[in-house]
Formats: sequence, C-alpha cells, structure tokens
Amino acid sequence: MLPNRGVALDSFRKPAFVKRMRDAKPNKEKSPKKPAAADRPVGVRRPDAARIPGASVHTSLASEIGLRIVRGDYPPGTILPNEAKWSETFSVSRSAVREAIKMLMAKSLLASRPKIGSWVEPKERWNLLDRDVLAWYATSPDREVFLKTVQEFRHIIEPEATAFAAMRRTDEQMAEISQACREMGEAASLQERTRADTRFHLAILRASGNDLLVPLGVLIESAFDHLFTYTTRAVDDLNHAQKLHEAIEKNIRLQRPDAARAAVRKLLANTDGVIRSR
Amino acid sequence: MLPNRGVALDSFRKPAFVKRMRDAKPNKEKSPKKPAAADRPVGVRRPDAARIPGASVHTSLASEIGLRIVRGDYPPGTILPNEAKWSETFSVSRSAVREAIKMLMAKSLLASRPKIGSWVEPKERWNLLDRDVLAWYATSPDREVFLKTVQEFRHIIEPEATAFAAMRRTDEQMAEISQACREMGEAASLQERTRADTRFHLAILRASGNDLLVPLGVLIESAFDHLFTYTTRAVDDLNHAQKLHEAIEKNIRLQRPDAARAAVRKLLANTDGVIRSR
DNA sequence: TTTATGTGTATTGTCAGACAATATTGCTTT
DNA sequence: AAAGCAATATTGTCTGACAATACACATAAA
Repeated sequence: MLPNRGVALDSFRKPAFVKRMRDAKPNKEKSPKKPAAADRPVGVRRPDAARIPGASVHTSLASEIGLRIVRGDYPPGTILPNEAKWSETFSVSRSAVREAIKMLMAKSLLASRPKIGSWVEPKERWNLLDRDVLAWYATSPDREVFLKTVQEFRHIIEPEATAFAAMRRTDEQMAEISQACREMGEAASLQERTRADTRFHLAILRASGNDLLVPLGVLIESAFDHLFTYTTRAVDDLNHAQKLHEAIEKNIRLQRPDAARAAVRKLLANTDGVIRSR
Repeated sequence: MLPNRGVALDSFRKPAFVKRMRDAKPNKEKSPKKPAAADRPVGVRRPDAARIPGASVHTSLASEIGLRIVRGDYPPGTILPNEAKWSETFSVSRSAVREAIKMLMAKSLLASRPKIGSWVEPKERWNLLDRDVLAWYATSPDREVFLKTVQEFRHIIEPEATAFAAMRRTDEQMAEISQACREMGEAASLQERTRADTRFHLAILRASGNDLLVPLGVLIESAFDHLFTYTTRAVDDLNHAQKLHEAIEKNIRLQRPDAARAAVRKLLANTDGVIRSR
C-alpha cells in the first residue's frame, strides 16, 4: 500500500549525510526576531511567532520554517532544532509544531527519525513545483534569476501543451479558452487583465489532455505574479499582446497544432522582450 | 510572510462547491475492510488499519487516505468523514489522523475548515507531480493510460532538458552522466541496469541548469517503475538502447545541443515502440 | 410572508502532559 | 581492543480538554 518511493532499489540508508550541527542556529544572523512586539497587550497568549491573522498556527509555522529552509538558513543535511525548541521559540504547542513539520515532510523539505531529529533533505528532493515551496523559493534569490528560470520553463512546456490542446480540446474547454481571451481584451484594470490572462493559459493546460501538465499551472501563476511589477501599461504593447493571444485562441479553435505552437512561441518571445527591456 | 496563494486576485470564497454528502461513505463499496485480521493476537493495541510494518502510523494513514482520494472513492468536493471517525475506523489517535491529514493538505488533496470538515480539493489543484500522489495516481487507472501520459510528458521535457544540459553542464555533472551511462552497459542484472538508467536521466535533468526541471525526475522514476514489467530481455534490444544512450552522452559531452536533442528523441521513440509492441 | 437576530451544535484548531520506540553515545566488561 | 550494555535525547503516539468557527434552525421583528 505504501507508495513505492523511488525505483525498486531500496538502497535506503540512515541519513549518513546529515551534518551534526546540534542546536543549529540559522546561518545568517539576520535574526527575524519579533519585528517590534509593540501594540500587543502584555500577558496575552501566543505572544510572538510569525502569526498571520487569517491563517492557522500550524500553517503559519510551516510557512515560516519552510521559508527559512528554502532561503538557506538551514542548508540540506543540517538537523533542525527539535520540536520542543520550535515550540518554545514560537510559543506554540508541540502538536502545532508537529503538524507544521508534517506538512514540510509532505513537500520533501524535511525528513525525520526518532532520536535523530528532523533534517533538511537534499535540494534535489524538494518538491519545487509545489505552490508553497515555489512561493518561498521565489523570495530568496533576486527576482531576475527566478523569473528567467520560470520563463525558460514556459518555453519548454507551453508550446507543446498548446499544440496538444489544438488537437484534443473539447468544445467546453474551447469555450473556457475563448472566454478568457475575450475577457482579457475587455478588462478594465490591469489586475483584471492579468487575471484573465492567467485563466487563459491555465485553460490551455487543462485542454492539453495530459493530466500531468495541469499542475504546472502554478508556474504560470507564479510567473504572472512576478511579472506584474514589470508589466508595461503602454497601450500599444497591450494591443500587441492581445493580438498574439487571439492568434493562439484562433489556432486552437481551428485545430491547427503547428500554427498554435508557433503562435505561443511568438507570445513567449514577446514576454521575454518585456522582461529583458526592463 | 504567507505565500501568495495564486495570483493577486483574492477571490477566495467559502467552499461553495462542496457537496453536502454527510458521513460520506466511499463510492465503490469494494470495502477495503481489514483483509483478514488473522494472525493478530486478541486484545493487542492498534488492531487493524492499513498498518505498514516499517512506517509510522500517520504516514501509513496518509497513504491509505490519499490513495482512496486519488482513486476516486471520495470525489472532489465531497466532505470526508471527520477526524473522530477516521480515528475510530483505524483505531489510532486523533493526533495521528490530524498529522496524516496535514500531509494531504500539504499536497493540496484536501482542505478544511472548522465546523465544515475536510473536503477533497478539485482535481486540478492536486499536486500530481508529487512523489506520493503520483504513485497513488499510477495505481488507479489501467497502467496503459498512465504510462502513455507519462511518456508523452517525457517527450515534452527531456529533449529540451538535454539540449540545455549540452550547453550548460559542468564537468562534474558530465562525469555523473558518463558514469551512469557506463554502468548501464556493464550492469549485470536488469534491475541494476534500470537503476543506472534512471540515474542517467536524472543526472541530465540536474545538468540542465534549470532548477525547476529537477523535480520532474519523479516522473522518470515512475516511468521506469512501470516500464519495468514491459522491459524486454532481448539482447539485441538492450544493445540498441545502449547505443542510443551513448549517443546522448556523447553529444552532451561534445556540447552539441541540437544533436543531443535529436538523440533523445530517438531514444524516446524507441521506448514508445517497446510500449506499443507489448 | 419575509427578513433579521440570536442560539445551538458539530467540527476542526490548539493546548498540555504523559509514555513508547528508537538509535546514538559513552561506559563497562571480557 | 572488542563486544556488549546502559544512559539519554528525540520523535512517535495517545489521551483528554477547551477554543474558534460557521452552519442550521428557531425565534422575533418588519
């Protein structure tokens, strides 16, 4: 019943690579500390921690720890502070810590064993295509590099996905694509436009008929997220981009895979230009 | 600090789409039941559940529940039995159930709210490229379809990844690739060979210089996992496949992106043939 | 009747404290 | 010096309690 981790080869071994960095403190002593615990009444429960208003404790905790790991505070192989320590640091219960850690384990950022502790997994195991991990990852290096990586990935994926969509889309899927495209053109605000843009590309992925392509949508969302600041408001550019989108829509509608692929390549090249020129 | 879920557009709403299927029972009444609780002494703790010897309780639980979800026992939108129910069903503590559920939430299979319960997320949110989810997914439909999907994905990814590897690989990365290729040729058993084969392809992904390509290695692993049964033992085929691999290795070594890409396409076509002919 | 308001209640969220399982570490004995 | 053994630290698991939340229903007001 247990999923077959990796290939048959069960060369599973003790975490021999873990560096014994006991009671490891974060690398960079930027010390997140409590960013001024001012307007907080004394004696109240749950004093510090990176509490986020709307979110549950374990979710916030997972975000905080996950971010630190991805950011490189605890390099792969190091042993994290133990559960009691986290519990104390953030003034939360051990259960909350455990649930947070379980979330990070599910994303393959961590693994743990009794008497050893929890250590950071090697980077190539990280599930970088996970929404959260990607978001954390996006904050660490300068945006430039991240955006370039994502954009490169889009070049690999989207042309082919679109070609498949042109071959296999259902009428219903086509309707979604067309509507998103139309709404892009009619959008009043830039935000609304970006929204429709995202829907457009996600709909194409769904229409590709390959289930495995769908989860890559997070990359596109992330790209638009970070592209937003770059986006030019020049009307000419917007019109041009709109035409490129419409070309894609048309070729999918007419079921022309090759033309659709080419159209996507053009759009991506255009986006590349926007990034480069900034 | 909280990762920006999706694009800016916070059209976050109450789970309006959840079907109110209270105390939902699994769809298919295949009733996994306890598959004969024979050789188990009476009165012992933790009687049934899908306990897996080596694994922790919450991990086993997550596997069991995750498999059921992916398999379609609880379609997207349905509300799962509550924590107490699971706890009772599997005779484990509520904490264990919660930790398991947190793992599934981290993979976006579930979400939950107080007073509502936990519901299955829409399929397009599932993190299908996660190791575990992929493994569960691989068990559900017939292998044919799954393999075809994965293979199609490889056609999209690997040629481009290899071209990048040819351009950007370091000497160290090249050494890994070459060694894996060599070990493929020298492998004594089929299993050993598959092992090296996997390493070969993963090394190429790593050498591509695009961090986002690395996590896709799980797909390759999964492919080989399921391809294993198909693998022919005919010496001619093995020799042929080996030559194709060596061609790839050579073109990466000589830094010829286009030739490398073409070589990978050939190899994939060959693999396609193996699948089709079976 | 329709709309607002409050009240009950089921479910997850959080906490606290205990014990079990496990593997490292150092000590003891042969 | 080698082998076995005990001490110990850390995660794993269980139990029981209370808080927070938002649906559902009854009740009251317009």
